[in-house]
Amino acid sequence: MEAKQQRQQALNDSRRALILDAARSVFERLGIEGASIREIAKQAGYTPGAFYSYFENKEAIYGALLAESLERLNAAVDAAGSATATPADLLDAKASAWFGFYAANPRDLDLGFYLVQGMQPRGLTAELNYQLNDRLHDALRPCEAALQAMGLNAEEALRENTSLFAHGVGLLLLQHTGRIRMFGQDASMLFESYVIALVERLQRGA
Amino acid sequence: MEAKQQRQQALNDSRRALILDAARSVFERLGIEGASIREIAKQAGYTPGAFYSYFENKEAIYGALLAESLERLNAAVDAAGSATATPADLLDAKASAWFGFYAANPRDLDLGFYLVQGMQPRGLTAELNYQLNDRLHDALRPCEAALQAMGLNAEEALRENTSLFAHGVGLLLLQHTGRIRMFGQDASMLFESYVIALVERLQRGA
Amino acid sequence: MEAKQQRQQALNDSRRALILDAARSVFERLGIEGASIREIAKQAGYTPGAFYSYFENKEAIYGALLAESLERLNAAVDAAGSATATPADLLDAKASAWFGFYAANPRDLDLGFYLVQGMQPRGLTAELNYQLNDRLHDALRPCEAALQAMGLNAEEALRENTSLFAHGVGLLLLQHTGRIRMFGQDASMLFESYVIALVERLQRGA
Amino acid sequence: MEAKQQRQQALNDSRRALILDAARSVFERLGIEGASIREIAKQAGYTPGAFYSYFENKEAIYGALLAESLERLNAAVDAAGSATATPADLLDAKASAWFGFYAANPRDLDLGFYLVQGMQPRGLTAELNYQLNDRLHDALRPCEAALQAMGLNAEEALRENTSLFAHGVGLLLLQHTGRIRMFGQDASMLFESYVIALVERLQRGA
DNA sequence: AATGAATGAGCCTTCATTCAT
DNA sequence: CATGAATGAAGGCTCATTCAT
Repeated sequence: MEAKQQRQQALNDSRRALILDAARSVFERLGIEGASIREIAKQAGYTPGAFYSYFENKEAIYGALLAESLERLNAAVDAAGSATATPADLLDAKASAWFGFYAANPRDLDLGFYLVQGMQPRGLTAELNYQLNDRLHDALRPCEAALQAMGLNAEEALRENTSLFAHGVGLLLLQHTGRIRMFGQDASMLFESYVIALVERLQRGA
Repeated sequence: MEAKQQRQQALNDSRRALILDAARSVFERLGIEGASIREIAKQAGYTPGAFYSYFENKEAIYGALLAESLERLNAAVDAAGSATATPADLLDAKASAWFGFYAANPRDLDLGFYLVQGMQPRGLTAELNYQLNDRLHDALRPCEAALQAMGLNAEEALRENTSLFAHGVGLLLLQHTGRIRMFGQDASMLFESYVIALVERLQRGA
Repeated sequence: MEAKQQRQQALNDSRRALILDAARSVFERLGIEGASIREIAKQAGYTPGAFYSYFENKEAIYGALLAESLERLNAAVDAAGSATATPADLLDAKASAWFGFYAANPRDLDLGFYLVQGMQPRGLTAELNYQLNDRLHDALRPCEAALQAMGLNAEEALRENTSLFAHGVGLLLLQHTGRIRMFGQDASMLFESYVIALVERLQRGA
Repeated sequence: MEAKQQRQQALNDSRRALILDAARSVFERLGIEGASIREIAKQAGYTPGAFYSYFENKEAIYGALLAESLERLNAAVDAAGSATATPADLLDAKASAWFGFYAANPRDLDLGFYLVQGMQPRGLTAELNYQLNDRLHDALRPCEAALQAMGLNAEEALRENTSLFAHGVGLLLLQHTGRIRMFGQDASMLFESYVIALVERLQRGA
């Protein structure tokens, strides 16, 4: 009996994942506006009605999508850098990891901002919001740890990490919207410069 | 005769402005997705058809809204700083001006990024896009001039200015989406720190 | 007093003619579906409201347009052929006149059929319909007279004339809708053949 | 399984046919201009949205309607005449078949001409247009064959067939618009006369 | 007589969602 | 669990017509 229930649950989860995958694919192909439930269901090999067996409504899937996006982000950050590196190298590696992730997957960035801005009525409960925040913070924590290893105290490290994140996000947004071309600049290069200047400043300060 | 035409023109302009105001208000209240023409017209005290006497289509009003927003931005930047200030003070004053403008009017930031991303079919013609880009650039140019006055050559100034803009935009976005509270930080303070560090770095470099 | 009234009347008529001309021009340019009152008024140098000083509603102008079209048709037929021609030559000349008129002005053909088919509620009163019918008949009467001059009695002439008209109208319709290309044929040539065969038949019969 | 799919398909087809019928009925009642999707859907007992499960857009249903009309036309022509008849009798039978079909169903004639004139945006793709043209041609081909059997070569037969079609179409149009009453004539009788005269001419020529 | 702003009803179309099967 | 037909509300937009000026 229990075994059967477990099998059922596993099946259910995998089918839910199937739809989630389809949603990501559609979302990537057509953007957040073009992603209709019809299209998502079709991509998953289902009919529209089936969608509602796995997600309560359309907005719900964006929450799930963002959660999954944050897992991939964390995986990318975790994989970066090596244990034997200096704190400065580690900072660079970890920061480049999250920046590179969003540079390569701009839709994942959209997702995060869309959810907070465009979606309030349902879909993003306060609790889910907290969870998502925590996972984002997790992805940024390695940078914060490296900053502390470089001599900053907790408060300073948090502040620098926030600035670092904001800087990257700003560059990514300018890049994603094409505004950076207006300046004839390259987002990745500017980000790298920022990290280098930051390391220098800290080393001089230390 | 001429007086009558002028009166007519003035009336017409003021009604157009009325609708523009309504659009801004609806946009603020319901976001860019909820801002339908029906809703904008209703807010302005009109029926939907009347809208089209003043704007060619839906996208057109966002173009007008952004154009007007950029004028207000430029006005804010122009008003900031004094002629006798040092270049460093001027940089701070001008940067704080555009940052403060967007901090106080977050929807104006949305507008700029929406128009670049979500608007293609009509309304944002290539020419209009150039004009809008130019006006944004105008608002940022005083910072660039100050950077040059502090000893940077044209290329360096452009790069630093781009970084400065990206940093501000990133902070504004984090603030606008509430993410910055997650870090227990304040966007304005962090921006000010960035400017101070920048000035320091330049003065040491000079 | 009376003189003044006459002047007024003349003015009025000429302005009505102005709008009628504009309507014909718009109708020619944009077809019957694309001809809006806005467009007609604009073409005439008026604003939409002025239209209603001269025509009761949109459909009314089509009646007037058709009436005027039939006057031009009659003028074209009257101008054709010469007094000294044989009846056979006259038949050919008069028939070619009305056929040529519609071949050169296909919109005038549309008008006639649109008014009868698509327009009933208002605009085409029974009385107006009679008047228009009479004027069309006037344009075809010279052919009927020629047929009688060739020896047919009144009844026979009417029948042959009806057939002749139907034949021409059929060819014009096929030409106007492009269907005649499907047969690789030319409408004018086929019409001419019909007339020749008709003359031959009558002459043999006589 | 297969049986179920077949049943589904049959159901689907019958519902599509239901809407097609509704469209034909509305079209007959209100003309081509009054036939809105709202009205068609209502007549079929549906809400407007349902329409789009069966037809891609408004023009598509007219394409389908015409296609189906041409099938009925062909069926009528195919059923006419007998194998043992003389070529002249066959010509008469086949010509009377298509003429009779359109005399009994004048809206089918409208449809054919509307689709060629009023339908451009989508719906009448070049390919569909060819197919429809071919089916119309199919319906007229038996007459052409009979003309050849009576001694005409291919080119002559095509020309006579075109004239025959034009004559019939002209008469049908005059009848449909009531203009023929103006001449106190009957379309069917005049068509029959045309065919008889044609046969006579050919036999004398042979 | 003419203006032209405004209406109101209508158009085609899309889509999240429901529900009987 | 899945279907998929159907709904209903909304979207952007057009246009003949009215009416205060």
